[in-house]
Amino acid sequence: MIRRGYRELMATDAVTPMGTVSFRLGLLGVAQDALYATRLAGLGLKPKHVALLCVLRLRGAESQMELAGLLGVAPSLVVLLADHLEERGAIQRVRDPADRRRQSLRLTETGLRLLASATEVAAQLDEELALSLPAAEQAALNAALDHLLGRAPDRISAPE
Amino acid sequence: MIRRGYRELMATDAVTPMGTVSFRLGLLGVAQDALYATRLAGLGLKPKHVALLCVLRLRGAESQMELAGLLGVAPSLVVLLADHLEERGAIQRVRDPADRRRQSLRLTETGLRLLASATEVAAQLDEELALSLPAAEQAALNAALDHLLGRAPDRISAPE
DNA sequence: CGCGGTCGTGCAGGATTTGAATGATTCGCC
DNA sequence: GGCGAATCATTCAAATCCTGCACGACCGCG
Repeated sequence: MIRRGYRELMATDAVTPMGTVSFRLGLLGVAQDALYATRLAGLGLKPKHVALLCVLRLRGAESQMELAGLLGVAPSLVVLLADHLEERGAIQRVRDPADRRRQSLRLTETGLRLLASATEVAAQLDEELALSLPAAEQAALNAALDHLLGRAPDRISAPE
Repeated sequence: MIRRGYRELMATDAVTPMGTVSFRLGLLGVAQDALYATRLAGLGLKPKHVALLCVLRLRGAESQMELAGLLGVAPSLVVLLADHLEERGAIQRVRDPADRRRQSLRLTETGLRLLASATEVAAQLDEELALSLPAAEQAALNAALDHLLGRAPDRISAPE
């Protein structure tokens, strides 16, 4: 091994996180989230609101606490998200009769329609994505995302 | 087509953005970014700092303005990022003699080492990712990310 | 030389999220 | 059956992050 000077370091293959999956996944994902947020503006929602609706639709939740765990956010944020969704008539807060500390969040028909609209927006993004991505790779990406998200509708947040 | 009541809607296949690539990509990416941020804490860096270093290493930039464009952030944020990196000795600000309004950001050897450490951290995340992802799918994910990021080291930010 | 435009910078403000404090309620345990 | 500890939802203040705007320095053209 020879001591390398700055010039020689520059000449070697670049050592950057751009070579890693995780870094680029983060880069792309953050951008995608931001893009989705702007497209969602017309519905008066943010991606987090949609995520909450998803959990409600796909598995339900006993309490806001559980919801917070599933979404990977603080319980106090769930309060804010639920406030907004309730104002829009997308959900209803119902005191759990069995445990009156808990609020059961119930998806309304309005909420179901809102979720369908949000899905529409995401589907539109998928189409745009498909323009720069061969079908085979899109399918592969799909499968990889399935694996990483655990394929259980439970986990919306990050694994680990 | 029959008018469906709430009950029947519940019984049909769920219509949610969880079926789309873009939504899950955003979900996962945001989580990955957050995870990388915490792992990066020891180095005193955030993912944005690393992204800036990446651009500098991979293609360089004539000005902070250009950097802002490549990173997809406001020029005033580049100032903050560069401030922090300069304090850590990772970069040097050099007035461009040809145009004294511009600052040339030069990567120092310290910056190179820091970037290598950040790469190390990302590589570690990749390994953890590989645990829940078959090798074939990881490769496919890699290829898809390449496509979506344009494979040019230019664009760090989101396409479009 | 002077004028419009560009660059970097400082700063105040908006948005987002968290953690601690509070009050209501429930549960374990005696 | 009752009391203390734990749990839930909520509020609030604070931290963080990022943007837009204003300002001063500087460029180039007429």
